[in-house]
Amino acid sequence: MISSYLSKAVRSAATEAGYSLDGPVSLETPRDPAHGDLSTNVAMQLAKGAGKPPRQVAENIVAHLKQGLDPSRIGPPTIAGPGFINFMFQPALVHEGLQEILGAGPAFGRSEWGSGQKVLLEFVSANPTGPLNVVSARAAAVGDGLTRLLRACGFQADSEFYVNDAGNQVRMLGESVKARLLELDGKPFEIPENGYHGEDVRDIARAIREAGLEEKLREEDAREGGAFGQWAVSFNLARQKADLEQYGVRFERFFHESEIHSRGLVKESLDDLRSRGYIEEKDGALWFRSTDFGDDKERVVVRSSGEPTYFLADTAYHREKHARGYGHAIDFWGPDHHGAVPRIKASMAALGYPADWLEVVIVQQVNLRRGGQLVDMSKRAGNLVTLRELVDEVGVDVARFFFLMRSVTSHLDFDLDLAREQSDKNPVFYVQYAHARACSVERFAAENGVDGAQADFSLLKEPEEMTLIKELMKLPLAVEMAVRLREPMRVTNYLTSVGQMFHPFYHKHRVVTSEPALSAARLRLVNAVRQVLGNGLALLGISAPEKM
RNA sequence: GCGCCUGUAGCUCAGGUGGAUAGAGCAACGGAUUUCUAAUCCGUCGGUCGGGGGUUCGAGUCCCUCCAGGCGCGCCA
Repeated sequence: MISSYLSKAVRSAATEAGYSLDGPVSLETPRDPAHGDLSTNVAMQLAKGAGKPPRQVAENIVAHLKQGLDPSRIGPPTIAGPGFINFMFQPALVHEGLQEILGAGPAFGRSEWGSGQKVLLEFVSANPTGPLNVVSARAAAVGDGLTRLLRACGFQADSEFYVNDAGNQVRMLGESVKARLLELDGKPFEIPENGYHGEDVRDIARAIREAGLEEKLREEDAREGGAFGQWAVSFNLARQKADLEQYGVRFERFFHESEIHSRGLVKESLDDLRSRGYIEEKDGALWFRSTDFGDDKERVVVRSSGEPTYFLADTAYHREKHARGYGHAIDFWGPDHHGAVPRIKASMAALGYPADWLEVVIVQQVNLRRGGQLVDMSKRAGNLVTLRELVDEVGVDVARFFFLMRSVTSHLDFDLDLAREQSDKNPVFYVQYAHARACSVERFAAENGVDGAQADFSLLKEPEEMTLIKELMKLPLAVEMAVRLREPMRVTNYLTSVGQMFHPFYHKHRVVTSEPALSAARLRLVNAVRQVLGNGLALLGISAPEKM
């Protein structure tokens, strides 16, 4: 890697010049290409301690640096501005980069720095009481994207969906279904106060009726209760799975909350916390002393009725994750649950796990925009937009790309009119079109007998070719940054910038020309563009069409 | 009242660990195609980075404070 080579060279040059440099040598790509390909600010950092002007420090470092650099790869370092030392890549280095991309092929952008560490990602985890909404759609796109990216970086990443199939809500769903069954018969019916009023509950009632299951369920329900609720949960979950499948998101596991209870893990967790001294009784209930770990109030874990709370079950679930040997867990939660983060982190700390073992990423809300107006998605308004409706309207690629264009922590405005538009206004197609265009050039080259096998890269020296290759070389960095920051958006933005360099190159320079050698070299560059765009899109779960 | 997120061009948003003259898309306007995909390209217009303090060689970025919007503060899940 060129940056580690340079940082070593700078470090030893600084030492030889008599400066003591603690901390890493920062190398970054200057905003302005005229300032070189990589730049370091060490001279400014050292200036104060050395009691000399930054530019003079830079002079001293550069004087020693010249011996350590291979002039055929890195041009002579220059000093600029307040004391930056700038490095320019020589064509030979850039050509080596191109060779590296082509040699790695589908593996380009992948790395091993995760070294097989086990990570568990939990996302969506929507209640099985209805269809998936657009917030789930966003979480699914981000969570799945990050799972793919972690794997590309050598982590053993698994994805999981937690099914809240226990508790009060399932019973309320069952009661709501029963009410809708009465409605089907034209009888008087009443949906419970905390019940589910959505149209989808009518679907469930009709499905029971059509499958001829009503009698059977009534008997079971009379015997042990909850039959309608359980059936409805299965029905909803099957739909959610189908929607996610269509959306290109597949989970390693759907973990049912009921399993936490049936395996006795809730009691185990309670006992564990109690033996560690964090449980106390008050007002007939059991409380977890989460304030010991920075939460602002203590939390009930067992109600005075004897029933465990959702929080205790969730603690038990995360304890189970830890028991499965995951060295790190990442949860994606909706914005309405951010208040619960301190207590779950507190319970993890109480169980003795490292402070950063559980990481909770809050996926911010989604606003839909149609006709310039925000769509009211409140439940009362009744026009909840589902993941399925969204995908049916704009397609999988557009939906995923739009969710991955924005920072996870930002509220997102999803413009349905723009998303539905099959035109140049839609940013998704910009990247896909670049890929299709590259494929098209490859086809044309093949038809005209251009063969890149023996290409001489030294023929690539146009500015557009150089900047394009330099950008292509940055895919691994974009992937790494996306993983470090938990922001798949980094890759989306990167791919857009590749397009912004490939399209101008295409316009200015013909690939297939009357010069066979040049044609071969440029064809290999196009191969690399296609590879980088294809690899990047695959990491985001977005298709890379060969024709558009 | 407390906590979390957000505030950058008319709109939607980017801006690795603080770096050099703050960027992109859309919108508006003007151009480009006898040849590999015009879903493209080139150009123009557009900014008190919410306000005010502070930290330092340097702040959109860090700290404090105020303002505005969103969300959350249950023996619900």
